[in-house]
Amino acid sequence: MRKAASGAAPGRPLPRAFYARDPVVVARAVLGRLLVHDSPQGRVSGLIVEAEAYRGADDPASHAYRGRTARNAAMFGEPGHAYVYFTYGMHHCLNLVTGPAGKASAVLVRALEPVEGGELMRERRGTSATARLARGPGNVARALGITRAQDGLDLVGGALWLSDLPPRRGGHRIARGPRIGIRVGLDRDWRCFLEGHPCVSGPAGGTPREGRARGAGRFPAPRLTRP
DNA sequence: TTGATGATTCGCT
DNA sequence: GCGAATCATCAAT
Repeated sequence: MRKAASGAAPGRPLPRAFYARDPVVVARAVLGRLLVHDSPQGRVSGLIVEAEAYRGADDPASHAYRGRTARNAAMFGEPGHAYVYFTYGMHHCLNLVTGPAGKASAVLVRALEPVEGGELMRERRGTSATARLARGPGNVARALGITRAQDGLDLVGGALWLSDLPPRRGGHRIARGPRIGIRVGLDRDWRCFLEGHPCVSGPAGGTPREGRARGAGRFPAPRLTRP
């Protein structure tokens, strides 16, 4: 009985200027914003509740740190485009290209609060727990139906876009912390999320844990033995 | 051409 | 809480 908002306009795409800023600024600015994907199967959308910034050449944790390649080419293009990559042999991750063209900075979308197309997301994810439909970057891509086919898509005027409606944060505060799943650059608090939000990934949901990043003690014998 | 790695997730104990 | 699964991409040879 959900009154699908086919008639109610979910806003318009944010202008390219929104993305043409520092990724840390953009990561914070997208929290509570509506991300929409008009997929062939129908529209799915959700509010971004967690995002991480990656700063290209200045950031050892970024795919772009070692320079431009075929895979990360989208990041070196104009801001306001999608960068989708495949990792761990099973997961796709969705990024928003930010900063000036050539800077290769991006914002990783880590978690969404489902808004529209919940049933379609459940179908794709194979779970009924709403809070987990789009929790974690791999799940975000799966719930939205994002694959490498969406790599390089224009977020301004395409099927995948971010709405200019005012952010809806549901009373949650914006918190910051170290990024997840990386071994370098942990000293930079470039992960932004809505504190206490049930859809946020991580140890205790959206609760910040001080002094200890996830995975900090998980590598007793570092395999990173490059000279 | 080959070997190694990874911005993860899930299931089992 | 911990370890396995799984494959595209990259760098070196």
